[in-house]
Amino acid sequence: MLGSERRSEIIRLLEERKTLKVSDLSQMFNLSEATIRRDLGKLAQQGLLRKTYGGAIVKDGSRSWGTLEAGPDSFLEEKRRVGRATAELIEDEGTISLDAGSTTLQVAQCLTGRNNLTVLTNDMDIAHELSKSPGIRVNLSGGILREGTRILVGPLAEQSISQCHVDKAILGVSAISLTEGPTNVDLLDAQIKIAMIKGADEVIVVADHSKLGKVHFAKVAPITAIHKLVMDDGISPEDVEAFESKGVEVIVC
Amino acid sequence: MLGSERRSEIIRLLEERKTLKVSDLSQMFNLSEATIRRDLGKLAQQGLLRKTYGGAIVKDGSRSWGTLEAGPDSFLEEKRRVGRATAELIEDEGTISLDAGSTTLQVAQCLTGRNNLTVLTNDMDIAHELSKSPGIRVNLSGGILREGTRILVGPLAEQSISQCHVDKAILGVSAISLTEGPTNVDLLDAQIKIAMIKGADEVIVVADHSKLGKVHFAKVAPITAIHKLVMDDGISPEDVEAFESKGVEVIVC
DNA sequence: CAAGAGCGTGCAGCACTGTGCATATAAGCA
DNA sequence: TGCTTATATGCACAGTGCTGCACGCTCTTG
Repeated sequence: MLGSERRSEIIRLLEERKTLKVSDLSQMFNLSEATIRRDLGKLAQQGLLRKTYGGAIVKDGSRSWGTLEAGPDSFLEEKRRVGRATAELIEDEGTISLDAGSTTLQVAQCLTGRNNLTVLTNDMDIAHELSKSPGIRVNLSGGILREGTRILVGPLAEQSISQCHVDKAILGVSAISLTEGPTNVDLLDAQIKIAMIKGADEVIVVADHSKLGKVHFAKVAPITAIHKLVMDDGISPEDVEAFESKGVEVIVC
Repeated sequence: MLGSERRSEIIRLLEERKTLKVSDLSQMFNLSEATIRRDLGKLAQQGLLRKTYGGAIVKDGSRSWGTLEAGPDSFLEEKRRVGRATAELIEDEGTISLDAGSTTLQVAQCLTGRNNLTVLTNDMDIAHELSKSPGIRVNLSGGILREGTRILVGPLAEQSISQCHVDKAILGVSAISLTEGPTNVDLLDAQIKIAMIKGADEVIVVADHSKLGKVHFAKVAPITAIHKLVMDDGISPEDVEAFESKGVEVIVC
C-alpha cells in the first residue's frame, strides 16, 4: 500500500468513526506507531484532522474542502449531539432551510441518507456535504462569498431565500437570551436568518449552551418567533422552564 | 504497444483503481521502472494524475463530468493555454461572469492574484478557487446543485444572474459551429449561458478545438452574439477566417 | 506526585527517485 | 538502400524519502 493511499484511508476512517487511536491504526496497517504518528502529523499540518493525545479526531466538523484553516471548534461534542437530535425532528419528504454555521453543519451531516428531502442553504460546505446523498435536493442560495469562509451573504442571498417557502427553518445563532431572543454578531448573517424565518412554517434554533444568556449586536427575531430550541444538556432546568413559558419547546440532548 | 497508448492505459487503470504502484505497472507492461516513472512524470505534468512516493494517485479536485465528454479531462493542456490567454483579456477593476466548466475553471485559476475584480459564477469549484484570492469579490449564483457536480442550475440561478450586469461574460460551450453558433448538450446549462450573455457588454467564448464544428441540442445564441472566441491552435486558419468574417475576433493560443 | 502511556526525533537501513549515458527502434531523406 | 536524426528504453548511480527502533521528554491518570 502506498503511503499516500494509507493517509487517504486514515481520513476516510476518521470521517466514518470521528475518532482514531494511534495504537489501532498501527495494528490495522501493520506499521510502527512512529510511522502512524508521522502520518497524523502530516495530515494535521494539512488541516485534515486534529491530533489528540493518543490519536486524532475530526477537525471542526470536517469542513472537507481543506486549505481553509478553521479555528479550533469549541463545544464540538455538544454540537454533534445537537445535530443528531435536530435531524430526528426532520421528516423525509419535507423541505427545510439550513442556516450557515458549525452547528448546522453537524445537522447536515446527520441528514445523509435521507430519501426525498429538499434543503435550502447559504453555506457551501453544507451544500457540499449534502450533495453526497443522492436522495437530497440541494438548493444553494446565491450571494457574495464572504472572505475566509464559504458562506453566502448579501442581497442576492436574501432574495434567493425569500423566493422559497419551507416547512422548517433550522437556524444557528451566536447568542440567545430570554429577553432579546436570538441575536448575532454579524448584521448580514442576521438578515439571512430573518429571511429564512419569514419563509418557514416552523422555526428551530440550534445552539450549544455556551450561547445561552448572551446578547449580540444584530437582532434576529423576538423569542416568540421561535418554535423549538435544540440545546445540549448544559442548559439548566430553570432556563428550560423559562423558555417553555415563552412558548418555546426546548429539546435537551 | 505505443508509448502514448500505454500512457492512456495508465490513466484508464488509474481511474479504475484510484491508485497505482510503479512496481506493478513495471511488471504489467514488462518495462523497467525507469520508463514507468518517466511516463508518470509526463502524465503528472499534464495534470492527469498526481505522483506519490511509490506510484501515483488520482488528482484531488479533479471532478467527474459524467458523460459530457469523451474523457473527463481531455485536452487539458489546450484548456490550460486557453485559460491563460483568456485571463489576459480581463482587466483588473472590472466585473465578469464566469460560466461553469472545465475550461472556465482554468481561466479562474489564472485569475488568482487580481486586485479588484468582481466575478459572478454558477460553479462552486470556481467560487472556491477564486476565494483563495483576497482581491477578488466572488458572487455565486443561487440554484439547484446538480447531482454529481458542483454546478448550480435552474430558475434561481438564472434569476440571480439576470440581476447582475458585467463587463464581460466568459462562456464555455460543448459545441460551436459557424452556422448554429455555440450550442450545449444540456438545456439548463444553456439557459444559464443565455442569461449571462444578456447581462454582459462583451461575450467571450472559450473552447478547445475539439468543440469546433459540432452542434449540440440546446441553442445558446447566434454566432453574431459572440464578440471573441479563444481557442487553442488546433483550429485551422480557414476556420479562423470564417469566424472573423462573421464578426467574431478569434484569439488563437 | 509517581507510574505509565504516549510523544517527538535522531539514526540506520532500505526502497524509491531522477538523470546521464548507451543502446534499440522508428522516421525522414538523399 | 544507406545515412541521419529523433525518440524510447534499460541500466547504473547518486540523492532523497520512508520506516522501525531506541531514547529521552511530556502528558494523563490515579
